[in-house]
Amino acid sequence: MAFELKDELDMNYWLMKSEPDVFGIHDLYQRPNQTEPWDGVRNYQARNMMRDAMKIGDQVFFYHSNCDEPGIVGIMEIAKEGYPDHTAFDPDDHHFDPKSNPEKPRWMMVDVKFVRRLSRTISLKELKARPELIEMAVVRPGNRLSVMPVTATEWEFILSLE
DNA sequence: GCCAACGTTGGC
DNA sequence: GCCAACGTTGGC
Repeated sequence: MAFELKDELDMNYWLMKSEPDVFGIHDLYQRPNQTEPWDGVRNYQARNMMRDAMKIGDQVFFYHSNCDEPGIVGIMEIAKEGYPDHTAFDPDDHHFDPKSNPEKPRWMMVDVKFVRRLSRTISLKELKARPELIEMAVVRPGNRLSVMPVTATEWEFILSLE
């Protein structure tokens, strides 16, 4: 029986952090086609998720870090699956990595597309206060991973707070 | 393969 | 700006 159905059971959910002073949700909103390569990730766990697990259409929370009110500010989706992060090849780029080259790229990125802003910022403080989210990586002290999975249950719960 | 030194993240 | 957490590097 050969038919495939992509439904919510196949949907993966993620959270990705960015500093709004560097690249915030407003910047994504203003990009051509509201789409942008998520470059500069230099962490193996995060890279592996982008390379192996993120699929077109996966939904992603946009999280603002290192700012006045850290938290989730919007939703984006995966628009292009993992491919080499060319900023690692450019000696003039802030994210240059001499150990990566086009023949053997070490770092990968995905393209993300703006979906919508949340009606309000759901702050880290609020996420931490919710027992339903106690398992969530982003609320654990010292977690510095910039790309992390979110379960379907966590996703729905967080949106219910909006 | 251990582990100390170092660098980065990111909340506060 | 401080500093805790923690990933990476490199000497041995």
